[in-house]
Amino acid sequence: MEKTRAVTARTSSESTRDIPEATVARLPVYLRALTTLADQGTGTCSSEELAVAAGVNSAKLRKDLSYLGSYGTRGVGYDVDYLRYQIAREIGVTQDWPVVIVGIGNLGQALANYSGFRSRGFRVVALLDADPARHDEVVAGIDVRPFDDLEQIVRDHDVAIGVIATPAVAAQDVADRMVACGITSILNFAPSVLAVPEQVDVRKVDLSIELQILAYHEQRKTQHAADPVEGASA
Amino acid sequence: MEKTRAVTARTSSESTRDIPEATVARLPVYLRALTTLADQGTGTCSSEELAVAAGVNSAKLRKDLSYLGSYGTRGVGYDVDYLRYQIAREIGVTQDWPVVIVGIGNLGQALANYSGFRSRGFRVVALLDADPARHDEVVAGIDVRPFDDLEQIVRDHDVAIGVIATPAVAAQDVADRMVACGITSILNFAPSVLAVPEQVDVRKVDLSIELQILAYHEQRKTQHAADPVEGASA
DNA sequence: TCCGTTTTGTTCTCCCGTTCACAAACTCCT
DNA sequence: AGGAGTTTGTGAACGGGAGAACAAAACGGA
Ligand SMILES: NC(=O)c1ccc[n+]([C@@H]2O[C@H](COP(=O)([O-])OP(=O)(O)OC[C@H]3O[C@@H](n4cnc5c(N)ncnc54)[C@H](O)[C@@H]3O)[C@@H](O)[C@H]2O)c1
Ligand SMILES: NC(=O)c1ccc[n+]([C@@H]2O[C@H](COP(=O)([O-])OP(=O)(O)OC[C@H]3O[C@@H](n4cnc5c(N)ncnc54)[C@H](O)[C@@H]3O)[C@@H](O)[C@H]2O)c1
Repeated sequence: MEKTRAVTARTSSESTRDIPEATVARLPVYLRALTTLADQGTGTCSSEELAVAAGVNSAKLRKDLSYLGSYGTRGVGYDVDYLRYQIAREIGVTQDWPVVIVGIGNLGQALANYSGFRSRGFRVVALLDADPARHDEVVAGIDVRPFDDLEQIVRDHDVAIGVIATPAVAAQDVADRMVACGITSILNFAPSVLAVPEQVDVRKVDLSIELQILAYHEQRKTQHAADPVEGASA
Repeated sequence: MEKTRAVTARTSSESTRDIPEATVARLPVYLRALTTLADQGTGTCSSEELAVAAGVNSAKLRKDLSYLGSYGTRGVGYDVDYLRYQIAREIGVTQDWPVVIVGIGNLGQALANYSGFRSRGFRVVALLDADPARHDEVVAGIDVRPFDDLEQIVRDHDVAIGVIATPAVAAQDVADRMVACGITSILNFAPSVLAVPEQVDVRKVDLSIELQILAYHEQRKTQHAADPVEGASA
């Protein structure tokens, strides 16, 4: 039961692995859509249903899932719970990842209070801040500790993922310290370009950029509405 | 001074417009890098310097800028202030865009308190929440007002951009109301897929997804470290 | 004024991702 | 058991973006 796999013509050493980056970015979306379906009591769904729930094209969904393996049944669809588990396993969120948050200001506090992390495979094990005035505080039931405790905490909890929510000027320093402690994945909220070693992954979330992209399109909409022809003079 | 432009063979009606989406997403990054350079007193920079500051390939940078026009000088580079203005104009952030934030919980408050929006072309004109208990509060010097005031506020301030920071279950309702009021760009922080009319732009920021993408790569790193060969049996 | 140097703007090629379209595979009904 | 209907998994065509590489243009020095 699994057949010869009929690999097209890839390097052949790898079995099924090496999922395209674009697909990896969508797997969490599918996971969330499946969870919603499961909560609604849906036991089975077609690629079309799941695609609608995830907001993507069904052909793309099927191709994405095909990178994981053949978890559907032709003529029937996908078992919601089974597929959900397979995707969670592929992403690596079947058990919790310990995470540290550095910079417990406006944003850091919001992140610490966010319950969605825990339910999606992450556990905040420490909140760190360089400002001694913050070290008395307890946010979301967790003590805010000195930034210098980073190494100790990373070692104790085997932390691989760090979140940076400090001002931009401090971000590179924080990243350097994180890397030195052995953290290999960083989620950066500060609006700065981080320089890190090859093997360290950095993802950046920049709200101003998102708004500016919207502004660009917004401007074009109103321009189009105003300019009847465009490019008249000359 | 501008020459015949020598357009390759495009549709000819549009002058220089229609910037690729990937380029649009990078323009704000260049803008930020230029601002940093300007603050450091740099008057002129080469594509290589700017590319390093923005964290991209210099060929890509030059190609991106070429969509806007010829704002550089061969043999010299780009005038920082001039290029900065041109990009800001292209994005549409030479004057402020009014923005409303809906859902003033943990995240909404952090956003309201964030000073970076104002300095990058956006002005928060109202904070809205459905919970009457919040209506007494003042966050970042702005009154929290009932969600039903949305239409009035959008009309008064000519708001085109809305931010959703409510729980996921409320997000679609909020989006529908925003669209009904005439908002045509939405930044959504709730982990839900929004259905909106064609002409409305939606951008989604999902922190759990970002972490899950990091987790995927993290898992692969540790797997590779563990598996000496991979794919042994059979 | 002319030549070498620097750096831009652009062309060309390659690769990744999206989408179409269809054969294979499974279920259900007769 | 067999055929009709459904839905998956994937081959193939297509489009867009990334990067290398180079010609055109500007500057500076002699
Ligand atoms: N608040 C938002 O909604 C928002 C939105 C977009 C981007 N951001 C970005 O997120 C980051 C944080 O924003 P914020 O509003 O929470 O800022 P904030 O000033 O409220 O908080 C920053 C915190 O980082 C701490 N800090 C400073 N230097 C540090 C260091 N070297 N090590 C450890 N901690 C340090 C400070 O003590 C402070 O508590 C900023 O870079 C900001 O640009 C925030
Ligand atoms: N806090 C975070 O760091 C974080 C991180 C990732 C994602 N998110 C997402 O952002 C959203 C907000 O998160 P939060 O932590 O601020 O939640 P929260 O519960 O603290 O705040 C939500 C706010 O929305 C208001 N609200 C509810 N229904 C509304 C409606 N119909 N109209 C207007 N307002 C309404 C509530 O009164 C509340 O004030 C959630 O969808 C969450 O999943 C938050």
